[in-house]
Amino acid sequence: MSKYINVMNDIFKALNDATRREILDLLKQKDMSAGEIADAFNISKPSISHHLDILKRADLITSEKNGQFIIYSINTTIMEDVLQWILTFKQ
Amino acid sequence: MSKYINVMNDIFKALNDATRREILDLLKQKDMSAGEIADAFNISKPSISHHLDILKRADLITSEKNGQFIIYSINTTIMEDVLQWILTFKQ
DNA sequence: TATATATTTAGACAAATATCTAAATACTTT
DNA sequence: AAAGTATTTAGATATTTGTCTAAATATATA
Repeated sequence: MSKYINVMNDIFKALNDATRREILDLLKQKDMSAGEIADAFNISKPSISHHLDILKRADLITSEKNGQFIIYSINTTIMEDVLQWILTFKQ
Repeated sequence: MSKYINVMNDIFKALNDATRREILDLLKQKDMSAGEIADAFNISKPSISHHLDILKRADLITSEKNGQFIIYSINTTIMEDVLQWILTFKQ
């Protein structure tokens, strides 16, 4: 199995959850700490941490430690892969 | 929960499987019967039928009966929804 | 009408997933 | 150094998912 297929698997797996897509929508607007992100949902912090891990493994987000906080940012470049795949369906 | 979210859920759920993405890649090239599609994979016909059902529920494909055969076609218009969502991440 | 072909439906099962609580780790502040 | 805050890790559990075999349905052909 090619590397490309694994990448696409990880990306689509990451996108296959409404909470994770909402996290991306939040990060699209501004960088946020794990706690800030968790506060936006009625889900426990450990669960949000798990979602962040899946998004990170798919390279859809990056994280950087800032004191006690971990700040998450969106990585828009990886979306290019999905975009290219989608575009192959445009006629 | 809005209708839009359900649509996106169904689409992303459908795309979250390598076999289903391959089926779409096949149908991108030409319409095919369920049997022809199944022959392209080392998976049982009932399993492929199940995958086709998921793709159909997401409106990613359509089907038409032709004698004993059921011919599947891709529905590219639904990809527009995904495309638009992806494009919101471009800068 | 009987048989063959094409496809789906039903039911079972193992693996993956989303969630939770409790505990661990890491950093900050007093 | 102790206590507080932020986050993750560990482990458990219910639900969802992908797959299979067997059976049902629908159409075609001999």
